[in-house]
Amino acid sequence: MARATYHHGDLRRALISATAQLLATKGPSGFSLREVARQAGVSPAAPSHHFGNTQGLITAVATEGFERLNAAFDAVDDDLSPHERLVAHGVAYVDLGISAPGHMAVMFRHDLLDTDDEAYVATAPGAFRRISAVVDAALAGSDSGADRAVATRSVWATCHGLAHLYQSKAASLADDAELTYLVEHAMSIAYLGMRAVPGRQA
Amino acid sequence: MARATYHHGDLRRALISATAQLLATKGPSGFSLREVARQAGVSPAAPSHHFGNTQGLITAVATEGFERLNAAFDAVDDDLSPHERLVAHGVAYVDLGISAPGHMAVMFRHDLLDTDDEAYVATAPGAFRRISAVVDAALAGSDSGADRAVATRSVWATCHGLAHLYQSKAASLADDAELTYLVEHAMSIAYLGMRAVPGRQA
DNA sequence: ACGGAGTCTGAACAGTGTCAAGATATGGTG
DNA sequence: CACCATATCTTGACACTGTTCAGACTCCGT
Repeated sequence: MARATYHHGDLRRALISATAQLLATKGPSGFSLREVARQAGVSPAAPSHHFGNTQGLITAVATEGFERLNAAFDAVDDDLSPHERLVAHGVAYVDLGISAPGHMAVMFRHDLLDTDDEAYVATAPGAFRRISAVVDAALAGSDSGADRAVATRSVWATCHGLAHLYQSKAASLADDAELTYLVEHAMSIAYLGMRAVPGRQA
Repeated sequence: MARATYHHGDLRRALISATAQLLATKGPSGFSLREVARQAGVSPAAPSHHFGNTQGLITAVATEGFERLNAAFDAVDDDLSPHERLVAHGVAYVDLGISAPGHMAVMFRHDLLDTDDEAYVATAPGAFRRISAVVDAALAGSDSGADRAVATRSVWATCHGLAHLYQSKAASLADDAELTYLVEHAMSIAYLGMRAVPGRQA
């Protein structure tokens, strides 16, 4: 990837892409700032100018991941039933782990991120809010005694756990389709379960 | 931690403890083999003799974590109801994340582990089998149409996700008691949900 | 008492992240 | 169009990392 001009053109984007790709193949432990610079055909010190340090670069990747996740959530059809919407959000979540494994690998690695980063703070919490809204809708109209905050975190944890287990090869899933099948049923279990919690008047 | 004798005595254990402590405070990214050696008062090359390399040391910590997890699972009262047993296992899982955060931080980081390690292979799968048995018991006697493998992985993912989110400070929980409260209800939701899945004859 | 086996050290090597200072190109202003 | 401030990238250096290998040290069984 040698370049003709002294200036790269869009180094920032090239570095983020290279980082995501490297994270997807080698994992966060195998990541190296110098290797990323090498793949972008640029000197080892160049990335620091755009992102400050490694943490900044990783944070940029994570932020891009949250942008995609939010977009995938927003693309879910509004006309679906609350049950279907919950399932669709779960599928969107783990699908991101399939289509953007490099991003997913660092989105919740707070030890690698700068959680005070402006762009990150502006993007990341939105994903949780979207899940929360879907759970609220799923509980609406039922006499369930489930704590909404608890139900939301439970759903979130289930999605997150599935994506994480899949990514770490710990779940020994045959293929991507099996993961989709798995998350669909897991979200149904969550939906049925949260609505079956005995109500306060019970 | 300077020592008088040339031989340390129980360096293997000291290194594992120091690693777990360092992982708990700095996280896997802040971990350094040389720092561990320093804390044990030993030369930088000493750990390699016992564990081969960093991967071996991390794997030993993860294996110890699985041993504790299995022990915690086995300590759950046999006389409890299937529902209560499921909740107790969930609590045991996240409790490990509280009491042994350093171990938990690497137990599922397959990019850091040597998954072919003998001791690891002999220990890690047992935890999944125990969860699987509890889920089987929870489904027994019901006409639920839930796929047992799916239900097991769903429960596992929920526990794992909760522990992970808690550990990464992403869940913004007030304290450990809130996490326990959370996992108890999450397991109840899972229990109720998996039994509420429409049966095959429905 | 002695020799082998197990433990640990010391030095070295390649590779890493980060920083300051300098080289190079770009775009706006006269 | 000429020019210079500014953004962009390079170079060289530093401290630190994991790993290897030869060697020094100490324990244990004979």
